[in-house]
Amino acid sequence: MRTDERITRAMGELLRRQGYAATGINALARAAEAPTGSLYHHFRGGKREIAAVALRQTGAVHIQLLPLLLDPYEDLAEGIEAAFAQAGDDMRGTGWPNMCPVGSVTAEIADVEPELREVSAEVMRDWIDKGTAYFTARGLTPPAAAEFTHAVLAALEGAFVMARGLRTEAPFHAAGRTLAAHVRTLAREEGAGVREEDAAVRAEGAVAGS
Amino acid sequence: MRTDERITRAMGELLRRQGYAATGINALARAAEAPTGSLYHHFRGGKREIAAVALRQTGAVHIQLLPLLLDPYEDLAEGIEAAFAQAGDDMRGTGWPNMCPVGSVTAEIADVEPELREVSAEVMRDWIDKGTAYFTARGLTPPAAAEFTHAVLAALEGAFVMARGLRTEAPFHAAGRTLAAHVRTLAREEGAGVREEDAAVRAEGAVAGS
DNA sequence: GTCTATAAAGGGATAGAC
DNA sequence: GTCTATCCCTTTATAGAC
Repeated sequence: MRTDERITRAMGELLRRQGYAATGINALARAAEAPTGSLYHHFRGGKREIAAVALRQTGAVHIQLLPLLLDPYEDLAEGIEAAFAQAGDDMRGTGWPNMCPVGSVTAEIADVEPELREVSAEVMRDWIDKGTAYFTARGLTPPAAAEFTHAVLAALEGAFVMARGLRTEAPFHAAGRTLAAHVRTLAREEGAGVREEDAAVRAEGAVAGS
Repeated sequence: MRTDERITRAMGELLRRQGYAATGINALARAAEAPTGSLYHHFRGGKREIAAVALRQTGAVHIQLLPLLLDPYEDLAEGIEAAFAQAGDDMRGTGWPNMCPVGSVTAEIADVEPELREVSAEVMRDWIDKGTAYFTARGLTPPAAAEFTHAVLAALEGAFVMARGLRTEAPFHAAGRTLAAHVRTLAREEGAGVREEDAAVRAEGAVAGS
């Protein structure tokens, strides 16, 4: 693996476990098996620039899970519930780390590191765009899809935090079931967010290509 | 105000803006207008103990908002939607700080500070107990109330994070509307979480006393 | 490009005068 | 109980040999 890849990957891993402030350049160099000077050779912006790249990387990786997890389910509500359940299982199985550092790092640095906050905002806007496109392709009207995407992302980030503290999957199950119920409501109420003609149409690859 | 109160309050404020690792003892002493030695006189456990007390304090304060915000609404779904909307307005009005440090600090230190993680877990369990009691008093069956409480807390914590990054109230509105829709679903489906006999009964002071 | 050594600053914590 | 001075360690970042 290239040196700069090792560095940004190690940063991503440390960010999700310790956050930004607690992750020192020396610890990062050790984790990436690269000397201190090498970090500044590849990233002249130092710690902040490395964190920015790591956030963009992990953000892009994690949004890909959306179609991967939901495509197999013909019933969107069922898929949502299953996806949240699996996220909870994954956390328990890996010892309750955070699954994606974007949320926790954003909470930590939003008021103190304006450049990194803007990076987080870009990543989140990308999530929202891709999510809205996906749920629109799954039959929701664009406004309903946008709102649902916001709700899914908020519930997911919050479930990470709650589960990380409580060490229970309960937040994931509760969030998944609530969101699934909402999707079923949308499907039942005509004109309340579902386009009749393609409500049952699968959205194979709707987001994968973007 | 007593010195130890000034210290824990200042810690709470710094925690929600910068997180745990970035909050230094010296900065804390400055913010609390107390000399360094005074901190260790009142809290022999140092930074960690001060943070623990601050987390418990802010956690206890914030759960009191639940009945305060929801009691005025006879329709629970309407109340949920309004409460989330107000949380979003508050964040915008105050410049997008975190409203409660428990979530963000938990995300930051869960893997690194076991004692503080346990404190966060205690605070969160207290939230869940009080929330379950409240929503039960508002007409949900105990299991539905527990699940709904988990979903509300996860959505709230996640909305904080998303709004902090995006600087938009959209996550609050989306989360509030989704949860409100779910409550309405529960109210419509007989036996699906609402006890018929007291579904409309107000829960004045159900949590206030505990 | 890789790596070492070090500078300059700040961290948490403590001892002890007052 | 209040406050100061200081210890020791780690931090980010750089300079310069290889």
